[in-house]
Amino acid sequence: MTETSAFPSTTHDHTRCRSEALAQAEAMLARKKARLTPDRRAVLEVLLDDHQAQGAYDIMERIDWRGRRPAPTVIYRALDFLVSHGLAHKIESLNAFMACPHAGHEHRPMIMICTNCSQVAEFASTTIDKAVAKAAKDSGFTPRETTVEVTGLCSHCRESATA
Amino acid sequence: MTETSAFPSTTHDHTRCRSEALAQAEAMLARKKARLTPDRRAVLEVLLDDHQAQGAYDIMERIDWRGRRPAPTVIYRALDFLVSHGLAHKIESLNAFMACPHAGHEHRPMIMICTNCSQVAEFASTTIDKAVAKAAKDSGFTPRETTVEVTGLCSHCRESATA
DNA sequence: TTTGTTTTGTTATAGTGTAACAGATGGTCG
DNA sequence: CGACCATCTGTTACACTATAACAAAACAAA
Repeated sequence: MTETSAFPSTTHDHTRCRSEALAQAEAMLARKKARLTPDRRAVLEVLLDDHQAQGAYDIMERIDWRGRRPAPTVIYRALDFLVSHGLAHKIESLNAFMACPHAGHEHRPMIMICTNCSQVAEFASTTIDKAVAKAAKDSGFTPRETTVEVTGLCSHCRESATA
Repeated sequence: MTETSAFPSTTHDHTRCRSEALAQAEAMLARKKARLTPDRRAVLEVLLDDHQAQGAYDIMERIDWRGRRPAPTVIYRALDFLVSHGLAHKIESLNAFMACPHAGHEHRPMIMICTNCSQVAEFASTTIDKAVAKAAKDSGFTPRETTVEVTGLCSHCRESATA
C-alpha cells in the first residue's frame, strides 16, 4: 500500500490544481444539466483557492459582489447547491466547507483535518464504509448518511513537529 | 452475531436507566476527584431525561435555576466538563449533546441518529477504529480525534416504516 | 410568447457558542 | 485556624452560524 499523501505538498502547482477542478465541475454539471451560475461559481472558486476549510462568512468576505458583500443567504444557497452536487463537503466538526477534489464521484469520504496547518483532505475508504455498515447492522440500525472526520497532523506538519 | 439494538425499547425502565447512569457518573467522578457541582448535575440530569440529542439552548430551557433560566455560558461550561470526562458526547452533525450511557470508558464511539424518532445511540467498534487508523496511515496522517456519525432508521422505526 | 420552474435580492431573525472579568467557594497545608 | 491557590460561579456583552419569508427576475420548454 503506497502512501499517497492526501495533503498536497507545499510546492504543488495550485493554479493548475484549481483550474482543473473547476473544469471538471463545469463538465460534470453540464452533463447533469445543472447551472453553475455566477454566485455558485464565485463560491466554488473561493473554496478552490486553498486546501483549507472555510466558513460561510469567510467565503462571504472574499467575494466581490458588484462592489458589495453578498448576504449570507446567497452564500448558503450556493453552498447547498455545491454540496448537493458533490462539489463541496460540509465539515461538521468545524461548521465549515471545503471544495471536493473529486467532483462528481458519489462518495462520503473520511475527512482529515490538520490541527497545525488547518489544511483538510479527504480519503475514500471502502473498508471504513464496510465497518460502519457492519456496526450499524449489528445494532439493528439502517444507515443513510455517514460522517467521518478526523483531526490530527498531516504528513508535512508531522515532520516539522519532530523538533 | 447477536443484534444488540443500541436503541432502548420503548418500554424500557427509564427511571432506572437514568438513576443508574447518574450513580455511575457520581462514582466515576469521585474516583477522579472531580466535582459534580449542582449546575453540572442539572445539565447531566436533563441529558439523561431521554435518549435524544439536545441542543444547549434546549437544555437551558429545561433547567430551573432559582426561578430563572441559566445563561448560555453556564450550560456550555457544564457541557464542556461532562464531555471532557466522557459523560456526554457532542454530536457534531446536530450541534447537540447526548448523555453517554457508558460513563468513564475512554472511547469515541460511532453515533447513530434516527431521523424518524430522533433517538440517538452509540456503538463502540474497534473495526471502525482500525479502518480509520489505517486509512489515515495510508494518507500519511497522524490521527488524534475521530468523529463518526450516522443518520438513518433505528430498529423500531424501521419496523413501523414497513407500512 | 406564455407558462411553469428555478434562481436572485433583500430584510429580518433564529440558533449556536465565546470572551472577559469580578467575585465566591472549596481544598490544602503551614 | 487562616492564608493561599485553584476552581467554579455570575453576569454582560458579543461573535459566529444559519434560516424564513416573499417579491422580483431570469430561464427553459412547449
